[in-house]
Amino acid sequence: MTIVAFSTKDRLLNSAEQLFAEHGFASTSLRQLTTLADVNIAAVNYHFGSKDNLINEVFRRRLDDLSERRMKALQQAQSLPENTLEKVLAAFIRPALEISIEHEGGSAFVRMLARAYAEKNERLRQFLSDNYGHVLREFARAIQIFVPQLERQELYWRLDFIAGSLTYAMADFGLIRRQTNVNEQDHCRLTAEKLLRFAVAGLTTP
Amino acid sequence: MTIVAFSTKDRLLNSAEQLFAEHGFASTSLRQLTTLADVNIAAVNYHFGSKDNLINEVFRRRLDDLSERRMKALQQAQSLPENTLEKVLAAFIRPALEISIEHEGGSAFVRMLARAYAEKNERLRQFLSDNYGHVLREFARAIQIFVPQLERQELYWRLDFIAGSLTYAMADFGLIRRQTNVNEQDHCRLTAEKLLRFAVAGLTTP
DNA sequence: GTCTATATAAGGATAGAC
DNA sequence: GTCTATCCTTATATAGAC
Repeated sequence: MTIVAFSTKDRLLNSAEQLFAEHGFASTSLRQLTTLADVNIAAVNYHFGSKDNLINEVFRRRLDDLSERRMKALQQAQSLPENTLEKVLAAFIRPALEISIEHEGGSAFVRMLARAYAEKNERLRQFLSDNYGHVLREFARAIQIFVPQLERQELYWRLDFIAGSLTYAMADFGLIRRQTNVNEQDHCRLTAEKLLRFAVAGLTTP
Repeated sequence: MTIVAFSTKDRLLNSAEQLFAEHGFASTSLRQLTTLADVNIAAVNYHFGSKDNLINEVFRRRLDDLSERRMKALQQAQSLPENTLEKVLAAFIRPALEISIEHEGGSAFVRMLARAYAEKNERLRQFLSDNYGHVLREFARAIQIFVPQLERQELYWRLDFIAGSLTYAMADFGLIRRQTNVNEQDHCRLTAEKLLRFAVAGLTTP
C-alpha cells in the first residue's frame, strides 16, 4: 500500500474548485485559496502563472474527464441496434452526476460549472467553447436523428432549456433540497432520472 | 409635455442593474458604477448606505413590479371558467419577459436575476426568499390542481427544472443567439412561447 | 446633495533569499 | 519548490468643505 500525499498543485486545484463553487471566481481571493490549501501565497503564480489560468486549469482537469465519459457513453449507445432518445440523453446527463458524486468535493465542480455560465467572463467562455464545444455539437447531431420533424433552431432551443434544467438542478439552486434521509449520491441519481423523463417529454412534444 | 431628468438615485440604480448583469456583483466596483451613472463616487453611500444595500434596492425596484404582475395574471387566469395549465404557466413566464423588454436596459434585470441564483450570496438569497417566496408558493398551489397525480416532491422537482430553463433562456446563456433579423422583443416573445410548450409537456408527462 | 480628499483594507503579482 | 517581504493597484467607506 502506497500513500501518496497530494502535491501542492493538486491541493491548490482542490481548494480552488471548492471555493470557486461556493463564492464565485471574483469573490475568491488567492489568499483564501492558499490558506485553505495550506500552501504559500506565492505558489499560485509559481505553478499556474496567474489566477485566470488557475481557473482554466480547474476546469480542464474535470472537463477532459467529463467529455471523454460522455463521448464513450454516446458511442456505446449508438453502437446498439435498439438505441433510443433516452439513452442518448442519458449519455449526456449521467456522466455529469457521476463525476459530481465520485470526488470528495462532491458537487463542487458542477456548481462551479453553473457559475461559469452566469459569469460573463469572455476569456473563460472562449476557453470552454474552444475545448469542449465539439462534444455539444456531437450530441445535437445524435439527438436530431430521433426528432427529425424539429427544425434545427427549434432543436437548439429545446437543448438550451434542458441545459438550463441540468445546470440549475445539479447546482442545487432551486427549491428541492436533499432530504435528510437521502445521501448525496442517491439524491443525484434520483435527480438525473427525473430530469431524463422531463427532458424526453419536452423534446418530443410536437 | 414634461421632461424629467433622472435623479441621481435612479441613474445609480440603472447603471448598477446594467453592470451587475454584465460583470456580476463582486466584479463591479463602485467606481465603474458611479462613472457610468455620471455621479460622484460618494453618492452610493449617501443614497444607499452601502454596496450591499444598493444590490437589494436594484432587485426591489423590479421584483415588486414583477411579483404584482404575476399575481394579477394568475388571478385573472383563475377567474376564468376555462382556466388551463398553460395559462397558469404563462402568468408566471410572460411577466418576466415583459419586464425585460419594456425597459431601456433590455434584459439586464433578468440576467442579473440569473446571477443572483448562481452567486451563493446568503444575504441576498434571504432577502429574495423573505420578500418574494410567497409568489412561488402561490404558483405551486395553482399548478398542482392541474397535475393532481404528481406527488408534491415530484411537482417541486419539475418546477425547479422549469425555473432553470427560464433563467437560462432569458439570461441568454445558451447556444441560441438572437438572429440579426429579429429584434430583442420578438426574440423574447418567441422564447417564452417555446418555453411554455416545453414546460407543459414536461409537467404533464406521467 | 454634491464634491474633494483621504482613511483603511484587500487584492494580484513579483523579487530575491533559502 | 518554497518562503518572506513588498510593490502597486484597486476596493469600500467616510470626513468635512462647499
